[in-house]
Amino acid sequence: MDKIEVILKSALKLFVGFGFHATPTSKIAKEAGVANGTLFHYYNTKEELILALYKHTQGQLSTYVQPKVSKEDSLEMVFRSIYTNTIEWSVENKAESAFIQQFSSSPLHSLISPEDMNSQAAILLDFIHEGIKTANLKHLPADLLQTLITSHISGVTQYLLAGEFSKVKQNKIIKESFELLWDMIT
Amino acid sequence: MDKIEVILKSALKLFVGFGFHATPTSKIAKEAGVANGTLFHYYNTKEELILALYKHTQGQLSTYVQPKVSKEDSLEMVFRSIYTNTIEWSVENKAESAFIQQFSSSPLHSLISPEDMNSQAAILLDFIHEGIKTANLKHLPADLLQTLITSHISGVTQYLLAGEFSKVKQNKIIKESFELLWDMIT
DNA sequence: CATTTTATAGACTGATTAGTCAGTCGATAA
DNA sequence: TTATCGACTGACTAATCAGTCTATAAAATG
Repeated sequence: MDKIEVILKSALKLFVGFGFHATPTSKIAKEAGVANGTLFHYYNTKEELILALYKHTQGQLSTYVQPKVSKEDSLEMVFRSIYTNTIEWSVENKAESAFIQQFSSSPLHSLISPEDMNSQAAILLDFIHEGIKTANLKHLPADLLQTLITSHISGVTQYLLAGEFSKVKQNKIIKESFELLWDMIT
Repeated sequence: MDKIEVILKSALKLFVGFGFHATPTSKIAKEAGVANGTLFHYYNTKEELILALYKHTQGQLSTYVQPKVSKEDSLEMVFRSIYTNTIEWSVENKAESAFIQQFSSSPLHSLISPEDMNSQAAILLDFIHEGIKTANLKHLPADLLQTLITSHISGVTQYLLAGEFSKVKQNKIIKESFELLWDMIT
């Protein structure tokens, strides 16, 4: 396994458990089974490591979701696909989604440049614009719709993570909650 | 002004700006204009201070919202009132709501005892149960509804905080977004 | 094969941190 | 006048931290 992978994985685990700043780089190195200095060979500062981890994790989500979204489908299917797959990934990757959440509401979030900002969000926004233009969606500010959708997704994710649900039950909740959302925005 | 008040206020400001762990107690003391030791006269550890600040801030929100909710009103009015006032407080108290958000998605959140947990949430959950029983609300798991409502609120709050809206525009958004939510859950 | 570049190690350092402690100060009361 | 109290102080310390440095080993290059 690639050392960078191990380092990021260890950092993720510790960050989620204790928070960025309460996690010393020395502990990350130990957890990863590498020397202290190796960390700083790949990342010049701890902050750089944190930002890299965020981008990396965001990237994993995108890589999971985006191939599953087909431009050919109806707008509803596109939304449904983004919705379902985002939630599924988040539930299956608990630590990763917890980290994204934690990072997003931390002051560090302001440090990531707009172009690095969440390709996920950009795609969603595109579809929203299209949906408004074609009058599939309610005529509301696009970024309000985006925020509502994103919040809805993170709400359902939290709900699914809090309880222990069978795969079947989980899919049912995802499906039903999507109908709620879809009815709300169309 | 009470020293404790000044300390909490300073801590809040710095925590929101830099994060809990990236904020040294010495800076909090300096910002508050008190001696280093004074902090530890009131709170035995830094963690104790952070937890106290969370409870204090949560309390402020409750104190703002709860008196405005009248048991006499219809269920819709109760929800509307909780919804509207929570968002209004959050927008007017940007730092405070940012802190609640930040704390809630941090590992420290697991340290607060269930009884200290958000009297706000408990009240909302009561009304949800009532709403389900009287069939005003859709027949869905109560805590799913709660999560959806809470997420919706924090979404709209984020939206309002991101842009600069006039009081009139803001109220319009709150009103319209409530109708969306209400239609969704009834 | 020789040489240069990259990867890894871990001991080390200077700065910073949470928390301590011995004592000051003003108020209240004996 | 003296004693007692407790809020408050700030210099201090032991521990910890991010990041550096030197040394080696492993790859890559030519």
